[in-house]
Amino acid sequence: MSDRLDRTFFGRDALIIAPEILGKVLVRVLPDGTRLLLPVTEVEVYRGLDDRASHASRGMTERNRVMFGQGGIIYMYLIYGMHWMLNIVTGDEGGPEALLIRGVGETSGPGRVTRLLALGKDFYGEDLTSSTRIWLENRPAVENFTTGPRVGINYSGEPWISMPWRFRC
DNA sequence: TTGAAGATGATT
DNA sequence: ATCATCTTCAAG
Repeated sequence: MSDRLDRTFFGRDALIIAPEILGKVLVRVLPDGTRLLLPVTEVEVYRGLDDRASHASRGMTERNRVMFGQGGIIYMYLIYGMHWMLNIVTGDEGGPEALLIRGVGETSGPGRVTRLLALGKDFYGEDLTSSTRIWLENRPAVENFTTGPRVGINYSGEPWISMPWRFRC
């Protein structure tokens, strides 16, 4: 019995998954075999073609194509020329959604998360439901969490700028 | 082909 | 408040 989260978990709406994923344990097996186990503490939702803060709002491109696929796949991208962002695609085929992982364990900040976990370009498209080097393990849902507007998306305008799609515990 | 901007983080 | 650093994408 594995308690790895499966396609059923990731195949749902990002807004349903966001509060549930808090406290779930992200497992990363480093090249030398070391295992890092860290609970997810903060995520942001990027959801749908209309969401102007989402990369998917300008249609499918080479970069964002995995966002349009099935849930459970990793979407990595480089921002500001130096920080890799870890995203987990959610929902069904066709509906572009993803959760940006902004914090794990004591580490806060999406760029810090990927540096801590040694994640970069080669994790683009990785399947969390079958990978041997990264996955999520089930845990009870956390009791308390807060929500608020997303960070760094002031270009997106209303109502997207104000959507309370940031979740943390 | 080119240039402008960006789902950040560290430092002043 | 500023800057480091470079890929992506849309415009030309």
